[in-house]
Amino acid sequence: MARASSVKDVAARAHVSLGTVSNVLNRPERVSPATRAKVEQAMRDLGFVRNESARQLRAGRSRTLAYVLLDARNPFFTDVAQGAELAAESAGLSLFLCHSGNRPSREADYLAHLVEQRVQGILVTPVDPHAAVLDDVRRNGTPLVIVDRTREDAEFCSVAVDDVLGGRLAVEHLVEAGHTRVAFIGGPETIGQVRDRLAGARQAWAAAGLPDDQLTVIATDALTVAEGRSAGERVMGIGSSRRPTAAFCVNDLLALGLLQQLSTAGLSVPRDLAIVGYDDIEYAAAAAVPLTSVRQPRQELGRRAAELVLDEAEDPDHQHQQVVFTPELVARRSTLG
Amino acid sequence: MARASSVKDVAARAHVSLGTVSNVLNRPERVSPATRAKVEQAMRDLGFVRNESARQLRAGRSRTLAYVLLDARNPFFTDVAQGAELAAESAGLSLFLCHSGNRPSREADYLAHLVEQRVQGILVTPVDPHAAVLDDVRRNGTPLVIVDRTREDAEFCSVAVDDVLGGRLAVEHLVEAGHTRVAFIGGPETIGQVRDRLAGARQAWAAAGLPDDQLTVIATDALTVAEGRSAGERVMGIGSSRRPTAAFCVNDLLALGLLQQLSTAGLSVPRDLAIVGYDDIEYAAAAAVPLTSVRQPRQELGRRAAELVLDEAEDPDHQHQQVVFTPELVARRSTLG
DNA sequence: CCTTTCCGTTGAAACCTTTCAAACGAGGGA
DNA sequence: TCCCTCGTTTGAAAGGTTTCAACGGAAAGG
Repeated sequence: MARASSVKDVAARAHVSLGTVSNVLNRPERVSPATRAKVEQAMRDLGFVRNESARQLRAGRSRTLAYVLLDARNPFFTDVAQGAELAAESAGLSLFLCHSGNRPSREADYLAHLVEQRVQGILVTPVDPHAAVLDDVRRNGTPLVIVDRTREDAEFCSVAVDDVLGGRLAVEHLVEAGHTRVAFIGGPETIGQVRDRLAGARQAWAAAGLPDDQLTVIATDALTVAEGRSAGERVMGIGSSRRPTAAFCVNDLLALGLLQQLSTAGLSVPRDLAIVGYDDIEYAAAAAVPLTSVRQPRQELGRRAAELVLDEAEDPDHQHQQVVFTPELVARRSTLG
Repeated sequence: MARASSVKDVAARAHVSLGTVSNVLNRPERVSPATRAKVEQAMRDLGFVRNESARQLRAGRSRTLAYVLLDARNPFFTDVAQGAELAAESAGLSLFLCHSGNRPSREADYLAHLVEQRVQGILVTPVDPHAAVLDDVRRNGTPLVIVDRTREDAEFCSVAVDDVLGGRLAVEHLVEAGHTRVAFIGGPETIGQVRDRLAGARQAWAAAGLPDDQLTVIATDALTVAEGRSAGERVMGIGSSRRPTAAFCVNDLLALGLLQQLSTAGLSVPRDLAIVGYDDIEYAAAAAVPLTSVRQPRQELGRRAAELVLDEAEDPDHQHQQVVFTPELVARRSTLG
């Protein structure tokens, strides 16, 4: 493969100066049609491709955004990514996705690489929103927005969804349906979302005047289908006089596992146990018994995050904002007889 | 925000030449410990970050791979991505994911951008493996490997899975279980995978000596859960004397939709209808009735693709290879009483 | 016929890093 | 004391693009 051709080669071939080639690329209206045609022909002949590194070096900034996400296999994040992509596209930028897989070291590697690349901005759902790596990015001047997590200090823009409200909506829905013994399934509590949704659940429970000890917390080690199955076994192990009649799962994967475990055991949803999930992933509606779930405006989350990061990149007196979206309950058969 | 500092700034602050700073970065063993310490301190003081664009410009190549995928929400592709990521990581590279969302224009934009960035290599699951954009990339000298699709000409490396075999495995499994009326659910046939899996299904059917007209093709417009539900309605509409006793769905999403439709209608799986899916996505095992499915070595696919693209990038007399992996049937309750 | 204006084009400088031949200085041997 | 060697440091060049002040020429106006 011959060395890729440069503007200089194009200029030589078109018998013009290299400044003119650059003008064809960047300000075509300034170039006479005849010259432009000549240059464009030369580009085609040589298969010229702009060298983005050089362009970036000169311009000082790139034409990309990046989203560093926790888990590409979780539909929640890919939906957020899609929203971000739409916003990026309309700003004429490309969006690269980076998968940290929940590993802080990988996250740090990606962030460092992105900063070195001088991307226009970074969206990140961090493993730990307080990790110092985020501050390092800030110090290097790359705009960064935290997605689906929050930090108390106002050092960064962030977009998140009100998880306390989400928890409240879920439990209010169950209370309205007449349930008086409910299980909260989720964990570990180190995850902010788990804490917040539980807090919301408790608020709703208390507001309904129901006794504390009738809201049972079933702790899980992760938010996965397998953990949902195991939680299902534990629920079924509870003596029937004290067994909850409904469960609120902190995400849909848990809920799907729970549902599977129950139907394996021959129990019926919602008759024997009503279920509310969280996230409203595509597979929630596609489950054997379509799941009631708390929906978050995922695309919107991504779109807004991208807008904020662009604002931070372009507006010299940008103010950091903490955007909080409102979740919404989608009722389906898993709670409606 | 002050302008980001450069090697020159670091050099000035450490009272050394800029060549020395570069040596600290790239060949630390050549620099005396005292000088190195001084330079490193200056870097910390200034918050110096390498400018990757300049580095790349000089070096002529970047330290990234990219995978342009069709649909980030399909777990199949994210698993492939994960495999590719592992390979990239052990080669010291970063992997960026680009989501084409099945849109040729977006795919073309991403490819163009990646070529301009002079990435080391591109993996792509193209909307259309024969599209000219792929040849353009080749012409510009960027290594490119086609993932999960094939092209007859040997212009590119590719990695794929033997879909004919997969189709055969699925139907052989059903035949062994004694089914003599089977539905093939999938479409449109413009998708190579659909054609191949159907071909495999027919092979197995013929090999078992079963009559052609007992393998019913139920065509769908897409490979989605919704289409699976609609296919379910059509299956149930068939008079019971002629109704198939088993269905082979061209992917798991269809199978999940079908399963949901049947259980809504009060039919039982596998008693009333056995189901085989394809892809073995996480949610296949998590379904109310765990799905029998044809598993593809997804991670392996990504890993191998990344290795091939690196070989193409590094080995001057690289030979294009068409790698074909073997699928495997995973039997679960949806076909086992 | 000369001057002004304007459009199109030019060439050099700048962006930041890496590389490499050359310079440097200290220490050891003659 | 001088020379050589070896390990360290230096400075300039290169890589491809963009920008911008300056230039040339032609048309328009006097």
